[in-house]
Amino acid sequence: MEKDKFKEQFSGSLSFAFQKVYPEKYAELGRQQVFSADFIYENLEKPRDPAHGRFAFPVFRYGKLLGDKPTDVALKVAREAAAHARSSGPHPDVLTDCIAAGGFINARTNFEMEAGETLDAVLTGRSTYGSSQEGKGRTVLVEYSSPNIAKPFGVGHLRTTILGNSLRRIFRKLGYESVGINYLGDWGTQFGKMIVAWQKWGRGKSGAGETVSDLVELYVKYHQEAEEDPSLDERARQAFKGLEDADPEITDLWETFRDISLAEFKRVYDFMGVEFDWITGEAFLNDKMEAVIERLEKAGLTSLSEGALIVDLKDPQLPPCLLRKADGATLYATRDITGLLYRWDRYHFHEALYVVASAQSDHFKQVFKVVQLLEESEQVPAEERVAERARHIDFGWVKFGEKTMSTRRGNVVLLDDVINQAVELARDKIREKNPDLKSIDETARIIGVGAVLFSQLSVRRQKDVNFVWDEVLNFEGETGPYLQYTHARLCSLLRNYPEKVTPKVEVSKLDREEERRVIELLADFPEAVRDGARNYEPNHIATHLLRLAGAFNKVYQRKDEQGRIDKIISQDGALSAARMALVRSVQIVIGEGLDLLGLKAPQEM
RNA sequence: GCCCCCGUAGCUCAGUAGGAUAGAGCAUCGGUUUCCUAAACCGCAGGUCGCAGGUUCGACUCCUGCCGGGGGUACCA
Repeated sequence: MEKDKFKEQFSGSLSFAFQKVYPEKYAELGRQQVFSADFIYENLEKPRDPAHGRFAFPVFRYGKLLGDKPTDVALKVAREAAAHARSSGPHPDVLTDCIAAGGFINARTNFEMEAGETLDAVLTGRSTYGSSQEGKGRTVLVEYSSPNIAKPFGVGHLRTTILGNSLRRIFRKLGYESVGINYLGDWGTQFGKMIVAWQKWGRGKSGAGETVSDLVELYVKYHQEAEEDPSLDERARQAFKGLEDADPEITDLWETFRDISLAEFKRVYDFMGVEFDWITGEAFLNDKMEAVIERLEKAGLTSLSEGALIVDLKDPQLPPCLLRKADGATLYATRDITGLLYRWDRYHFHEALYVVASAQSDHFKQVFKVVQLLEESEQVPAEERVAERARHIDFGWVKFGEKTMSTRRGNVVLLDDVINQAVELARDKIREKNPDLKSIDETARIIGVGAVLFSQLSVRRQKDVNFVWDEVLNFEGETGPYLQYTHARLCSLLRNYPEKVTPKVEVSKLDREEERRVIELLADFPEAVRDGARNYEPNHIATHLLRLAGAFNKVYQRKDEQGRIDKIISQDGALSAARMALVRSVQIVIGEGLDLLGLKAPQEM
């Protein structure tokens, strides 16, 4: 990572000042690097309140060390640092201020320089602004969505789908090879039930024209009937056995279910703009588990308990991990262990992320622990260990009023319905606000989907969210459509501006509170992207975009003393050029940011 | 019982590798359109950051205990 020249200069000057003001202490502590430029660089902060400047270095903790009151340390050091910053260091012209404020030393950057460089970086970088090379040569796997075959795609799947889709994009932006994996729930005893239901009440054997809702209907009917007639469950067990034994007729049915579901999932993903690099499923691992079980046995990790094959995790917090039920059938942990090892062989990934609800956190702890024990036992070299590269990216529930959603009872909120409603509402709004818009259908889709996606991204992963129609369908305030609207308005300005936008503008024209704030937020965008990746939390980017959009809208609607709008495009050519460089930059960053979240940015709406 | 997550304004949430007077949106009330898209902007109001201790120069943030909500706790996924 290239050093920020403003921070570099500030930390260099501070280091120099500490040495000058406290020569003995500096010499004494120098060995521990406490006041080295590098140390200070790493410990600089950004004041939350922009009025305090761009960077800050708190000195409280050094008062005791230096035998001086923190406020005095700040005063003395700031004075020397200011003098040094003006005349020496690698970039003697980048700081304008170096002031003590209580126990902080605050630095203000040379605005014109920072503004000029930021605009230049955005305008020349465009879609690459905020990207980096940190992930070069590394692969990150992101497993997300992972719906169950033959079940409806409900809002319960919203978060994993949207979070994972965004994380895949964020890692890609940072130079990683990122592989989106859709690990379908295409195996398990519920297929026995489906098969029985299909054979008993299904319409035809071809599957032509059948939809997922037909399958769900059968599934619901099965559960109703099974209450009366317990023998159905036995037949279902038999049917699943047939599937496991690769009975051709039953396998054929299973493939039919899979095809029906996949076609429908694909339609939803395409509509939402969700992408995958590898669509796989549990069944894919069927023939791979045996070897893994043998490997675990060979490593001496397995034992029999109550007829089941288990791995004792030697951890009082975790129950043993079941590999095989007493009847010999494998379990999902077996499949996940196998899948993780398989993915390592195939990708040699830097990290493997599992975007799965927090209810499964014990499950992933178990899976990762088994792999860790295996690797320890086999003395796998540290750089080839998989366990520590695997991460469960957990998230809270999507709750729906008082009701818990249950496929069996058939009461789920379908993602389809949510999106359709959102798109319809968007269409109504367009007709009301911009009836002349040419691409109403496409724009309504972008906005409706945007509202739904953003509703999941504007909240921290781990919090439970309530699914409230009014909130998901809200297009005002901190929402996706708000960002999209701001983007559209920026595009409108660009259309209305006859000149070419270039970074070579008089940045001093942007030296007002509101513009400065916009520029700082533009400059901080790359950091927001990195934060998002580091915490596996797209929400950081969403929040940053809301701030940026808000800051820009303030500029856009600012009024002068007479109450007249201070227009972006005016008679003053130089001023307009400078403002339009800002406009174009904000448009690029909001557009890029929305792309990282998986939202489209409309030109008009 | 044990383990994990959450608890911030009336509501929904930011702020979490400790840092300066705790920020938004929604809702309420008031204002802004002869002016680049009012899906916007401005203003008023709204707080014992669940409670109690502890660590620290400094705690919404870290530690401990408690309260409240959610989840998990071997043959479902």
